[in-house]
Amino acid sequence: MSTTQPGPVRMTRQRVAVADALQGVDEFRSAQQLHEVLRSRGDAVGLATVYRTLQALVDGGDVDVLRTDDGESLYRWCVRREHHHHLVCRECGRTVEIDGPTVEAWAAMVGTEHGFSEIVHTVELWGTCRDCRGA
Amino acid sequence: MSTTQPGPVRMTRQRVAVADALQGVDEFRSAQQLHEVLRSRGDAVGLATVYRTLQALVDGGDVDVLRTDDGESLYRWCVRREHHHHLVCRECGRTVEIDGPTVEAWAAMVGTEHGFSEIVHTVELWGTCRDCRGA
DNA sequence: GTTTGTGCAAATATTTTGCACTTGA
DNA sequence: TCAAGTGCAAAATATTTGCACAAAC
Repeated sequence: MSTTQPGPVRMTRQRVAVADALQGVDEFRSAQQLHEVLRSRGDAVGLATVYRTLQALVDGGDVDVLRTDDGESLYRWCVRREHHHHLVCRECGRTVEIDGPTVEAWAAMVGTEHGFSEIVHTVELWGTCRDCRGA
Repeated sequence: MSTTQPGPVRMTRQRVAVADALQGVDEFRSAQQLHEVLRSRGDAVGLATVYRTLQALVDGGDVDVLRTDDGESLYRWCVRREHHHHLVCRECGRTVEIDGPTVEAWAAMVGTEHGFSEIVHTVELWGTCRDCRGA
């Protein structure tokens, strides 16, 4: 059996552009939004490349993903790489990174209590932020 | 302003079939799976109708939905109609209904603490159940 | 007999992939 | 150089919708 060799990762204009569009923004953004932002910024990147780059960033642990109720994936370059959750504004995507020590323990306990192994939990909080409330 | 009148709900063979395929099963099932089950059971129902019926059941509060990591919706006729969460087997869909009183309070608190309103939280636990572990 | 419901096919929407062409190292 | 990356268009997925026909009540 042979494992696929990692292979060097090239620093391309597109990858820099996508990473740059995510960094410094504290909102979750969809691939389509990022694609549009880059286009209007005059630094166009193919949509497929945006998706491919985002996936790589997620795999590398630099970016977090979550899915909206209607199945769209949203991406965000989170400050902390450790496990955490999000409080996301349903209007603008603004996000606050949070952690819930109690929740972690509870999830693990409930899981094993029922004979389940390899427990993974998804905890996301959605709300309307102060700024969007007025709108 | 006029609200759309509810209109009577007709009890059709299809609706009975879909409801029946979900009741008595303690697993989350996809629309496609249900469609197939009904077909092989000799009680075929159009896929579009399966989707429409499931949506109606969800709206009526009889059925719970959740989305897998790869964006597929899973449906389950839950025992309790009140708010609760799920511990789902990622292999077979078997589910245990759970509640986390602590989580509820925590979610609400964290939300308002950051100035967000209309907080909604999604908490789902995924694991591998005892029976699927052997496989 | 109406009006609601169904089936099918076509339309949506998001994301993925094949392939010829570019480009970074 | 030349493997890795990109763009575009086509494919794949899951779900929704328009419309003619069927069937509850």
